Amino acid sequence: MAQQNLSQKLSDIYQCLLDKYGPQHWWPAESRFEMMTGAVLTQSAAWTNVEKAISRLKEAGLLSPEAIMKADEYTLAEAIRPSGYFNVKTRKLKALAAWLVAGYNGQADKLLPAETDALRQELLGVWGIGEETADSILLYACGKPVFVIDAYTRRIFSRLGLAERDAGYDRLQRLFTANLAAEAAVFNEYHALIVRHAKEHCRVKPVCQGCVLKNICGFN
DNA sequence: GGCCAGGACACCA
DNA sequence: TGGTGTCATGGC
Repeated sequence: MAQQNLSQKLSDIYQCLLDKYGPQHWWPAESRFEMMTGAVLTQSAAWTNVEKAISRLKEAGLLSPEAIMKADEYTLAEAIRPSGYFNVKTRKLKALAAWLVAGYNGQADKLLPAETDALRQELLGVWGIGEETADSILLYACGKPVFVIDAYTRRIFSRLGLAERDAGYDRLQRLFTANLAAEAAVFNEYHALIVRHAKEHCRVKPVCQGCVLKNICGFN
């Protein structure tokens, strides 16, 4: 497929989703660190459950890197229990908090001047942070122009015939970064719209009736 | 009662 | 290097 055609198609999909759903106002959080925490807690979890876990962290006074570092594992795990995998996620939050405190004095704002690729490599070095979580933090907490690839993105764009079903993370990410202007605001909205659309029209068992993307990609 | 949800890591061949 | 198992709650 010609690159110009692909670029136009990706732009059309974006505009179509934006017209239908409007701005999604992501990421829903009161601070950068809350966004980072949410990025970990949402791993393989429903966002409604993550919201409960974040509320419990706030109530327990545990929504800061210092508090998470100091908290005993049982207390932290109990707070985030609704988000599932709470023992594993307890270790992940502690690793994230320790990294932020050690390298940035616990201040997420200090991540902003960092060079994007270098910061991404740092994040990937933190236990429990993989590519999607790192990119979510870069985009939503730091405002870097990084496109987030998740299960929804893979599912939708493979069904649209624009990506292989088993395409690797890097390959799928390049589909967007090579064909769209590197604007954090657009990447932010695009990913949020993909999630919004997937929840309504692109679940594991397809429910494509009324899907606004049909006219663009002509799939059934 | 089963499926699914805004993944990542450990282990093994 | 790729495939599989594990981690776990809550809504539908």
